[in-house]
Amino acid sequence: MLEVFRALAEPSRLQIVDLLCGEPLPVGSVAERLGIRQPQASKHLRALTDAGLLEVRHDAQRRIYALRGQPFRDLDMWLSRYRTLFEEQFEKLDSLLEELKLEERKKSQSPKKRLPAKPRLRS
Amino acid sequence: MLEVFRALAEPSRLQIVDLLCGEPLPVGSVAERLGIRQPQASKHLRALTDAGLLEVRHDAQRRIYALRGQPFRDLDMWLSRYRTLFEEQFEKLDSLLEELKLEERKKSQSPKKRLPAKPRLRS
DNA sequence: TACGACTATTCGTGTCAAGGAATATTTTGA
DNA sequence: TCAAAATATTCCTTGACACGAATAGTCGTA
Repeated sequence: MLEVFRALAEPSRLQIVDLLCGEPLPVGSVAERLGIRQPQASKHLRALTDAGLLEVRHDAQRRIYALRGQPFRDLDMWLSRYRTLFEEQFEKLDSLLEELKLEERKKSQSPKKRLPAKPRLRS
Repeated sequence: MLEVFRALAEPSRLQIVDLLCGEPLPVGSVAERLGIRQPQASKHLRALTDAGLLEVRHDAQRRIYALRGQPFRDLDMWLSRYRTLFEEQFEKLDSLLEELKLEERKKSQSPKKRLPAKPRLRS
């Protein structure tokens, strides 16, 4: 997962992934469409392949790169851990924060009272 | 999107996100649970905030960091572009890989001979 | 076999960012 | 206002990596 993020954390490589989403392409086409030189294209394709994002097919002298499904499924699964979060996050957060405040007040024996919550979550 | 990937492409920061998925936390707790020093925690939290992944709440001297939903929704949308891809690719992929295997075996047995069939991914 | 087309790798260089240590800043309470 | 707690920032060094240029490897064909 870290490897996937690392691989995608580069402009050219992100572009390549977007590009290969449409169709598999040989190195030369990738280089041409991105406006980069062939060696750089090869390097980035290599990095993406090492990260498990691409697979290669040999066609004569050509190497045709295509997206692999697995890492995207992995990413989807990773995301799903947060998917539920955005829906009920707000109430949970608020109640938690209030609990924290209450505890501190108790601990410090403070006479100050600020019970009403300030849900300043998204600006 | 690039910024999000860049922010997540670092072990500590990925851990922080995983950590804050459970509950919002102040800097000190983050540092402690990750086994890193406070300045580093502050820096990483700053990076994540700059990337739009976190939001801060002030509680006395404490800064309590919490996940924001938006970037994850963005990521989900970005992923959706590929979602259709890895559903129909299965059969194609399997047949392609088998064909490749056959080809290689043939090559190692009787070199200089090509299979007439060229597997195309998306024609 | 030699050549041309296509791709991969190596090497040197410069840039950016992470870690560590020290210090500045903010906020609360006495 | 001063001290302490919590956090942020700065400076420095170092390692990772992206780029360019040159070179090496691979494959089909004449």
